[in-house]
Amino acid sequence: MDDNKTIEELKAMPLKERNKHIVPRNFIEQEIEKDIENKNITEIITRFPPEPNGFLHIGHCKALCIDFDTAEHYLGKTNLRFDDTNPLSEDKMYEEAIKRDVEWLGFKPDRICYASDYYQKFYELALKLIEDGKAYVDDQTADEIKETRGTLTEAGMDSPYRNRSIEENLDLFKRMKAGEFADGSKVLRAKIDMASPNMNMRDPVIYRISRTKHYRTGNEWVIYPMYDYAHPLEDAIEGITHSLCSLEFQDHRPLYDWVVQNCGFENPPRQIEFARMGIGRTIMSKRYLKKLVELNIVDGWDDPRMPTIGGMRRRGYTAEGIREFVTRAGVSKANSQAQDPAALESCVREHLNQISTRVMVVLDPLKVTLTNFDDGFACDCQIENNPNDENAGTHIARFGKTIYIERDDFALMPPPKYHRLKEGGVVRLKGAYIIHCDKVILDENGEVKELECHIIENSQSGNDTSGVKAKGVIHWVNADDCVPITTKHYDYLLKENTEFDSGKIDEIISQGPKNVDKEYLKSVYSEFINQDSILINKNAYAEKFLETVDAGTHLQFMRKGYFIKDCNDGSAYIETIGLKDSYNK
RNA sequence: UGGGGUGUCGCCAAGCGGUAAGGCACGAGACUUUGACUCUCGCAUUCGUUGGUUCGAGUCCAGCCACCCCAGCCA
Repeated sequence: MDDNKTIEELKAMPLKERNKHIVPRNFIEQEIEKDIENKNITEIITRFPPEPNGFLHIGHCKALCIDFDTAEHYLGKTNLRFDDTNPLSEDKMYEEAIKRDVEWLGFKPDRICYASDYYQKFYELALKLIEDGKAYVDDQTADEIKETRGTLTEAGMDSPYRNRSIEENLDLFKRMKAGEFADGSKVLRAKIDMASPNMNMRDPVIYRISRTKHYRTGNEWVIYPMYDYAHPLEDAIEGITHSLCSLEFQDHRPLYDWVVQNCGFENPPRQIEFARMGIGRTIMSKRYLKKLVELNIVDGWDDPRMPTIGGMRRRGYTAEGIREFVTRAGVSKANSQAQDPAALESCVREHLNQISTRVMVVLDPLKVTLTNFDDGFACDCQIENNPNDENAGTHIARFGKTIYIERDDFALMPPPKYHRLKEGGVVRLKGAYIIHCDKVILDENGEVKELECHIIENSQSGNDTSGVKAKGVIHWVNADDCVPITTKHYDYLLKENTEFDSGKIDEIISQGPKNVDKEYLKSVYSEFINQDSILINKNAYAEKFLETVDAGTHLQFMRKGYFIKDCNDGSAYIETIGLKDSYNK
């Protein structure tokens, strides 16, 4: 909004008036603004139209954000519509997963619709097209249709059935619906122009016969409408004003407009296309993501390395972080490269920093004995749950004689500017005392086995009168009451400097042995897949407080990273993303 | 050799004829009981390229180059 009008004041205005107070944020909204000026539109209505044949991933988020955020910007509405026009691959399971993901991301559809809601209407409209001489039944086989479609540079040839009488077409199409013909034996085609330079306009097939059980309509229908016919009608029926889709549908727009116009809709929806979003170091294609699952290269669709909404959710990414990323990425028509995953990570970190509960966890423990510990040093250390949230409170970490610190918070041969613990040096234990390292005990291999330190008198946190300055502050756990946990760390799915090349994969497989097994296929994928992308650590110790934290809580293991309890494995914590580290880099 | 699109910093992206926004990444510094966070500063004499129009061009015109999409009874 460009001024101080409240939402209520804006809502009370007619759209044209309201438009003057709304600032377009990208080229789509600029177009919408013009449409509001020049057309008879009373409310902006968009739709998000997934086919229920797979799981949503980060790429879909962009469409989701554009569809919902654009409508919201104009105080309009968005329908969630399942584009279920091809029963072959669609399933209720996917519909439910999509609904769950959309809801989790925080989008609120005005209506939930289905293309299959309109099957009867589509059929009647097809009859009308036939009556108007704008559609015909073609008896050619799929191969014949393909051969006569022409090429990119040569015009197609008219079907021998193109000029059947209206009566015959009507009769044939009704009999198609009645189930009198075999699957694939006939199709209904729009009669447009076989010589069009736009392949989509060369008499596109708009209905096919398929005796496949539809997950919603069962066996009620044996003819199913094609996307290019159904989609514009779905939009028009629902009163969608702006049908936003990705760039590859640009060539379909003339057909979209043809369908809407020839089916007699007065306020035609307008299709506007935007560039898809990709992200580096992962695979975006639904088809190949599926392969990873089938080949057990990943642990299901919600493997934390997957770019699916489910995967990101399980990994601990937040809906806010993901949406912020998409918003920052912007909207354009440029066929761009993949986004740097660092941009997504930055948004996720930013949100996690605001909400996560801090806890001390030592991932790689080094035992430290505090030789001068006595009851005078025993204390309950107050640890802030979240320094960014003053209402988050504190929790207690009990101090003790034997503690564990992070192995790399001690250095036998400290590099320059190292300000953690070294022999003869001091460091502050977060929330507790400053300690001085007196003795290093090595094992038979010369590795540091344990440390003996003493506590500096009067150096208690918040009450330090010791005068000793410790440059470093490190986290720790008390050996007496810490709890062992497992942590899981994930790297990117794809190797560094690798772009997933599905064409190459297909080529290798097509040239390889005839009867390939799973192991062979895995080896083909291994050219791109990061082999060591999962690291499980069973040596970590957490402060006791972690036991009291609710499942699903976003955590920050201080100085290490953001973690979340694995919803598929309650004993393990998944590292959502590490903290930035300007020292080690 | 057809049609539809796109080319602005390593990545994303503003820009709409008046002299290159912003974010991420990166670098330097300040602060810090998380080497996090936060803060400050730096980071395109140049907009795929070549010409043209103009007092003035990333923005207008022409040519060239590069890349993406289209020949499913998929969406």
